[in-house]
Amino acid sequence: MSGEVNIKRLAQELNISIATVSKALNDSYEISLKTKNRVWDLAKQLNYTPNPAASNLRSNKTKTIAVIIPFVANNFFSRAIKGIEEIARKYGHHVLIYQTHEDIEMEMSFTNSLLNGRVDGILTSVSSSEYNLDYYKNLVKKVPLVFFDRVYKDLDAYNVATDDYEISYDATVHLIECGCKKIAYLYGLENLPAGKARFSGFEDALQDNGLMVDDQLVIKYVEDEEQNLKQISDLLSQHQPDALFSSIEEFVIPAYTACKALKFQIPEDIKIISFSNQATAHLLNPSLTTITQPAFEIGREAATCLFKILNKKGHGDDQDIILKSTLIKRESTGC
Amino acid sequence: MSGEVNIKRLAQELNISIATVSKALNDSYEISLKTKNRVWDLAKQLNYTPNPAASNLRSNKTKTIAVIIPFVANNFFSRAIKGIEEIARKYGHHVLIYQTHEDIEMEMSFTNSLLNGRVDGILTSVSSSEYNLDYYKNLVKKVPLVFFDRVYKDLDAYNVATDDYEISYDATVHLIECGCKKIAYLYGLENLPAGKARFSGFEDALQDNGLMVDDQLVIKYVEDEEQNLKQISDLLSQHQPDALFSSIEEFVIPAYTACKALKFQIPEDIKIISFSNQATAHLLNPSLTTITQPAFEIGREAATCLFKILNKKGHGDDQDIILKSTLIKRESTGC
DNA sequence: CTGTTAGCGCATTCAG
DNA sequence: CTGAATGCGCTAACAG
Repeated sequence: MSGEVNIKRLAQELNISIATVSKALNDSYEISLKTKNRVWDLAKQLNYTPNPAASNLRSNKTKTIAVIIPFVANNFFSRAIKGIEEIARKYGHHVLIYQTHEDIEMEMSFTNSLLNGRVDGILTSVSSSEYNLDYYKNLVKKVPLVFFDRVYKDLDAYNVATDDYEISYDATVHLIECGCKKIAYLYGLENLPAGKARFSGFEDALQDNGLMVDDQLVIKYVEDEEQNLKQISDLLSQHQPDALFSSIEEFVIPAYTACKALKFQIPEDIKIISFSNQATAHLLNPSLTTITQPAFEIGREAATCLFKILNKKGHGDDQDIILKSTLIKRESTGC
Repeated sequence: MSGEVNIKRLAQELNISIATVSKALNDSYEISLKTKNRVWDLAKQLNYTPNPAASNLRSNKTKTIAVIIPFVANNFFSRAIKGIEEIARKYGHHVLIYQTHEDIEMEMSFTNSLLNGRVDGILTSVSSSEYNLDYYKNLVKKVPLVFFDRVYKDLDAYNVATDDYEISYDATVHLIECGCKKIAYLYGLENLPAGKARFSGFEDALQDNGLMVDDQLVIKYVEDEEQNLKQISDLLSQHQPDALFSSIEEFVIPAYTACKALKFQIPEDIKIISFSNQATAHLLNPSLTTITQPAFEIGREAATCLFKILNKKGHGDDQDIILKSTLIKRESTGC
């Protein structure tokens, strides 16, 4: 059976010791080039690949990292994964992906299942930053961990996130400059720093411009699609806002649908601005001003950060990395 | 350090042998309940979890499966992943995910990196069923493998797919029954059985109803967003079809955009039907008749099939599993 | 019922 | 420069 080609087999065929083969394969300085070449050639010829389990056991490294996220079917996360994969491949690592579906129990369950050395490190984007602070406080001591996007503030850990507050502030100012005075806010991620920061940015921008948040104009995201649609429809018909600030992409379609159903012309009657990582968002409606997060880059940064930790490069500098989002205005539509 | 809690440590603390601990942990019939309880209690107390690398090395099993797909950011695949994860968790397995981005080289590279026992089995959805038949013909002998959705016909392997031909036929008949006579076809996945089957179903349905495929009304998907939009726009303005049959979800937004730009009323001037796994597709436009694949179920089936193989349950019956898609008509809009 | 032993494949001492 | 020996943590014969 040629199926069982291991270091021992190579040693036998070449009439040298196992140790020599091992060293040769790892390009050790102790081995002559001639021997190395013999080993490398045969290895290639026999299609040798090291047994990962054995390496893992010996080295206590798995060449695998885990990514824990709420969903994969999400423009932000899927792009982030792409960035993570790119870096992981660069470092020769494999990527385990776990979807929590925003279920905190599952999040902990997955995480716990990784603590026995199945992975070298974890990239996580949590479902809530409130309910299990203690858990994570403890966890960061046990395993190399980087939070990305959905992070824990005030935790002694590495965070990679975006400038939610600033971009939200800017976006709001933009709406105000477009003449909007009655801006409704579609609130998402309310128990996460990102969600709170987005709202704060909105709030502060209003205040700094002599406006105020009207609670009646704030809607909170719920799981039920129809329910979200209804909430927005009711808001529109009862309060006639002149703009919608959507803090998460999930609100875009119901917002459009509601506007269309109620004959609100976009952007003439109502402006819409949304956090959105969908490249085709503007195709859907050219008047949609979007806040686009650097999802791919966040993935790359987070992974890079993790590998710095793994390689003991200390990472010296600050533990928080903040990347800038982009406000993509649609000038042609007057907003 | 309590970090190093292994079977040896348990044995020492309890003054019994390592073997006994191992058997107790695995609930062997050879061990007395009393001893088992002592072991289990201490294990829980010390938070013992077995070292996966050691188990892997010994048992030649990794409790890990790999999923190789073109993209994760795709409604079909992300749902399929959910199904796969569900089954994997049921069997206590972890899931490695690889995105090929339709790059065949990368597809092979990832696959090759898994052949050294890093995973127990592979679920794959290939990027092409033409260019590397030999590769896969060889591969299926080396590793437990299940193809799903994007499969290789005529290969001695397990396939899990959908009824592309039939549903495409039915959908076309539906359009014809709605009075459409000049149906344009937006062709995707052309080098995959699924894509070909969809087109054949369309073709045959036309023929069986006294119509014919007009090559001028067939557009093929390209990577470039703008290009797709242009293709459709040109088609619409030059040939004025009365329906669009979109064989992949990626065509939906450009199709809508083009129609809107050219003032084609949907569904009055032109009907649109599309393969689409987006739950919110009808929100986007209530007149969109969709062909929905059972993505989640495909994931479940494919994974179940793989575990049957892994558990040597032979799986006896046929190697091809075909699940039915659903044609969701929008009666309210007259089509 | 429990313990002794051997070995999975590899990497790393330490001798030569 | 090369090789013999050891052990990572766990499981599985085989003995007792």
